[in-house]
Amino acid sequence: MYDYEDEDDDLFGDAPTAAAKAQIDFRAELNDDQYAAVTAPDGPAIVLAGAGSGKTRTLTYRVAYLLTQGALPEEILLLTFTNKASREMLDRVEHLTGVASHQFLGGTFHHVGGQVLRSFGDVVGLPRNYTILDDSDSDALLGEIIRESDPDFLKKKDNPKPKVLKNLISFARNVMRPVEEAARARYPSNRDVAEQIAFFAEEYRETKLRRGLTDYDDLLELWLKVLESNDEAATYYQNRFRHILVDEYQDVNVLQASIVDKIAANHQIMAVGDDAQCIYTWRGADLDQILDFPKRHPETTIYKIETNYRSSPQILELANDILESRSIDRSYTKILKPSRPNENLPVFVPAMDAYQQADYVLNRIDRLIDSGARYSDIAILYRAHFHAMDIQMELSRRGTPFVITSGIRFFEQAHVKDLVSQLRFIVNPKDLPAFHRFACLLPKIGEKTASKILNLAETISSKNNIPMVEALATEAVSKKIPADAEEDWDALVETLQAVDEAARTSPPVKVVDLAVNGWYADFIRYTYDNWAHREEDLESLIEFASRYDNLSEMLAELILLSSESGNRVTRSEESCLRLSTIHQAKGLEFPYVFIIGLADGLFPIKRAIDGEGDLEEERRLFYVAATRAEKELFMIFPMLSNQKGTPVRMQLSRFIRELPDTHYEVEKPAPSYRSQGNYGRGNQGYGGKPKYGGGWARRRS
DNA sequence: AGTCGAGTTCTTTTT
DNA sequence: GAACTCGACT
Repeated sequence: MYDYEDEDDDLFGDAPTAAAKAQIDFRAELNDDQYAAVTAPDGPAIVLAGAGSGKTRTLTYRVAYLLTQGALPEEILLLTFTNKASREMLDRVEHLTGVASHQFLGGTFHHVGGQVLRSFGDVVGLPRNYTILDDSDSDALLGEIIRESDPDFLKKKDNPKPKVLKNLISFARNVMRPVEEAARARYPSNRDVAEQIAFFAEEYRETKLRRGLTDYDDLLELWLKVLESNDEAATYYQNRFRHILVDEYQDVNVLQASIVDKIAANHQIMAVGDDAQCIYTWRGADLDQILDFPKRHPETTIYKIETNYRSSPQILELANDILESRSIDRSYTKILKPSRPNENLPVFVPAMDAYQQADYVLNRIDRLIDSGARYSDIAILYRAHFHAMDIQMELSRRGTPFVITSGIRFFEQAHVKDLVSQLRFIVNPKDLPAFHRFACLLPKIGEKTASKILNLAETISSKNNIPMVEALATEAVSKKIPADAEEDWDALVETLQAVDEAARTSPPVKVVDLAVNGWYADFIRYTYDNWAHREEDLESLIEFASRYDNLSEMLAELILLSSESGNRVTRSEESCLRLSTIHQAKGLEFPYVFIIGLADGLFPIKRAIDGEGDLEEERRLFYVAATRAEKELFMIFPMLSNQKGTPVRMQLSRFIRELPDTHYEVEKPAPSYRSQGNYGRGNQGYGGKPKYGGGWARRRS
């Protein structure tokens, strides 16, 4: 028998060397479907790899195969969707072939785009030292631009907020449609607004370019623009990359697909994906890209990998049911063939409310642990972060070790951003959001004062032809500083000068060190009572900087890797239970999976039911969730859900209702003392089809 | 005019 | 918890 364990890292021993390449027996280590894809001849190809069919394995072996066929590592471009996926893939390639992962150009689209712009950005007017705005920075910048060009716009409360507008503009850019068109589709009743939004978008674009800034979308948009407007750049990349592999191709948007098509002038693309798992249409992901791939690339070969090595036949049957429920015009048909032994039927649990849901899940987990499972074998998945709140609290109360991929990421923490903004300003003194960020920390300095200071400093800087840092230190500027802020201001300017000096003469470690131990060190000590903890985070930033020899490159990585340290661990070095959104669990697998919050309005989420979102996408999300499970799958429905403090009775999720009830079993949770729901007559009708009697409308006090 | 603190409301998904 | 509103204070 073959060993298809995808996660088995020790398959090839401890010290693979370049010589190991020759030892890979592709025929023996892959099944027929995988082997066909891995050894595919040159030419465009789609690999349709169903959930759990060894997609990552196929991709990594493909890279190894190309190397044995004489391809050089630097000729291979490996594009993924998330940093996690890219790291995992490159590690496994390295492990498999002994070729160090940094020799490949690989990473997320945004990451590679950032690198391309580092070399060719001047073609589109971007300086080499450009800085990248994260989400909240770009929201703030857009807000400022709106306030500048139409001060009344944001005061009207039925006008959309900057964040909403940024998302709308971002969506338009990712699907490569005019902003005005997208705006008109969104606000059909208000023609003026659409026009105005388009105007804001244009101002936003110009401001970013003028100030040497990019947002996430620019990394793709400008990348494509470079390729289209500059033959030298296009030819360079077209010649360099003889093989392009794209992971998760079903989640690619038009912009990304266009970039790939442009680089792959000779059609050497292998696109790997599964149309049933497309869950990013809200970010512009476009199923047509994978469905029409063969049209855009004549003579595409389609490879299907259908044997599932992950889940029990029972879970697969349920997963197939979910796909059956789809109402869609087209898709690639595929059958997932089971290969695992039988297990119990998936379990459906109607719980009284979120408390009982948490109670059930944790009790069930205790039993799993008692019977030999490790915490790391278990995942709790949910649609939105806040659905997990009760479980989180209960886990902390019981002292169960867990990791949560929380909403707040390492680099989005206030103190990290505060510090990074100072570095950004040093690298790119035109980075206005960066200046605002740290200037507003000083007492009596808010948005308005910060703008005045920056304006004045910029005038002085250009008039006297001195660097910005010097301009900030001039008499004229310090006169504008409010009295309460003077002391901080002097210390801040001193730090900035020292950091600026170091940036020109010393490696990034030294620069970051100076910033961390400068003015900001004092600032956090008298601002936060948990300053010690924050200081630790900043120390790790110094450590991070030591891996780079270029400051702007380091900052770019920092922002693009934002999810890297997002895992909040409650206990270190221990086997941990995982709490995750379904989106973040994509590509992962666990023996035991709990999907919570299976109520209409939670999952599928309310907006999708109201028609503002895509119900089909919600269903694909449910499919992704269910196919994470290897042995046992638990689906929990909280009948009462707290909405704005009052419990509201929920409908069972339509995704459960549409499943054949012979494909899962119903388990009633033990009554929980913490739950108020034990009204004496609950739980009727759970023998077969779920049916819900009344009586839950009582309010919780 | 602009900053700041208290109180309120509502949470999608991510590079 | 964070983002927003509102009123008080400088």
